[in-house]
Amino acid sequence: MSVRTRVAPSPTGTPHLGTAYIALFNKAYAEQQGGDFILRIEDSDAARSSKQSETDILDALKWLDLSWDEGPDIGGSYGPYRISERLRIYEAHANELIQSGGAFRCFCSQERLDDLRREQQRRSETPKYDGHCLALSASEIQRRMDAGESHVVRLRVPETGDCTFTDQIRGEISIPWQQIDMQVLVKSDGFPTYHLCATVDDHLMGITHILRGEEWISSCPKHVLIYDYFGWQFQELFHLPLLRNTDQSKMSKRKNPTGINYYRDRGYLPEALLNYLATMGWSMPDEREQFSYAQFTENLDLIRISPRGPVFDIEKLDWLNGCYIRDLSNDEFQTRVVSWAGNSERVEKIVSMLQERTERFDQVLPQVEYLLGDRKPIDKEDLAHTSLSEEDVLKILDFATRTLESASTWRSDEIGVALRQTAEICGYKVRDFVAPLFVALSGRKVALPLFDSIEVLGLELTRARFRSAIEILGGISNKKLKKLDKEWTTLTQT
RNA sequence: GUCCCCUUCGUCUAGUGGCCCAGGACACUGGGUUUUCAUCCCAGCAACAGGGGUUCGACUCCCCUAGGGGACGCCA
Repeated sequence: MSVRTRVAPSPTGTPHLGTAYIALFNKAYAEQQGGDFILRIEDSDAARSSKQSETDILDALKWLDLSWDEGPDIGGSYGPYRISERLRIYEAHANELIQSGGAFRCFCSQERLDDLRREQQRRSETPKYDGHCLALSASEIQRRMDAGESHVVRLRVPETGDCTFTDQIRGEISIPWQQIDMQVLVKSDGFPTYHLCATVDDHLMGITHILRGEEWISSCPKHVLIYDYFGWQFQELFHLPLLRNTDQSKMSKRKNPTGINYYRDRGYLPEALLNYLATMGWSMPDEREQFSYAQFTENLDLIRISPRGPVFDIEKLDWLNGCYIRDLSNDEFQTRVVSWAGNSERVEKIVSMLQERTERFDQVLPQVEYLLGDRKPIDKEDLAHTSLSEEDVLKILDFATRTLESASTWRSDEIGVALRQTAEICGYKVRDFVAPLFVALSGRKVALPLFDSIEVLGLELTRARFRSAIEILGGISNKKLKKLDKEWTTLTQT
């Protein structure tokens, strides 16, 4: 049987490094084995998924040269490759599970579930469904369905014993069934959840090896169970370690640039980034650290993946990227710098605000220095403001980041509207509110218009600069963060 | 809190019972080359989490403890 692997990102945000990391290993392994690598879009959460995000993710993977043999854009013989286009398949499978007793309908109200959860937490138990609707008779279920009562479909989970499965990297893993919740497989709106989609699709798409993030280990029993109920052959499992922040926690955008586009926009070479990702949890047999994708594919041995979560070290990535850049011929270097800097979309945006501020061409570069180059170093004093306390400045930087993260369209006018609104609801004058943002973004007191600059720099770079400014002010403690979370929720709800 | 996973220099890692008083790389420090800087070269710093076993012998196998991480959603 030919090897088939997949990566299944959910289009709910900007392209993530973790997706690239997982995609890299999946693709390389499939290629090495003469198999196929599949891209599937996991858009089962209709509310959070967006077409834009999907496009961005596909583009980012293409930038890294992580192309796929089958996917939503190019099709393939196991399609469609978007969850949202396969709803009938899941419906049929959910019904089959209900028939066979592997799943059941649950009519419990949100209130009952909330109460249950609270009670279980109070008793320090793992919160999970108590099986209330398991006791419903067939006629009762039929009556409530006929009455149009809203309900979900849940997975039936054994009450005793352990679920044992093998992770090829870690060995045998046993998890007590007691720990496993009776997972919702079909939501009350009729949409399937991840667990149903992923298992059904992996089987139907003939996936033979699953390489995914370690965070999925604890939901393996659910998947094992679904496969058992259907009588399907389970795939070989490989759980790759989670990329970590410097403090060892799971890599997150709050502490690290996690967006693929951040690395693209700062001028990392895709082959260098890929090479670096390949050294996370894995090493060449001869310990060579600089190697091409082809060499990686040739030497990859999944068993040699280390289960230990590696810290993503930007300093080492910088070194490696430097190696790649110096290896370029002069011609290649020129071509690549120009295509990076001269990204026509970006240049167009810059030109419009630059021209009216220019008397001689030698004034052009100094003005755009912070847009094309790194921001100048700043310190606490630069961020200080006469009518704002340090606390205010921190809050402004944090709330501005949140505002931008929830922006639906990335255009300067809309960014402006959104930021002004945030300033207003927080009770700041717009002029005061934008002052720290100006410094954080440009490293200067005088710069090109703020909202346009933000548009040009993009979310990833902007966020990184705001975050760095926050760090310069001493950072935001967990306690403070919780307070800000709360305040933000209150402010944005009203 | 419960369950699961993990544990070699600050960081990425080599190491599958003797080749290891632990090797490489990044970072850092010192020196050399260079009109400066960078590159490059050389040198240095620095780790087997702790405690018990098993064994002639343990970084490697087993157990316990500690620490770190993850999961516990009608998110994925």
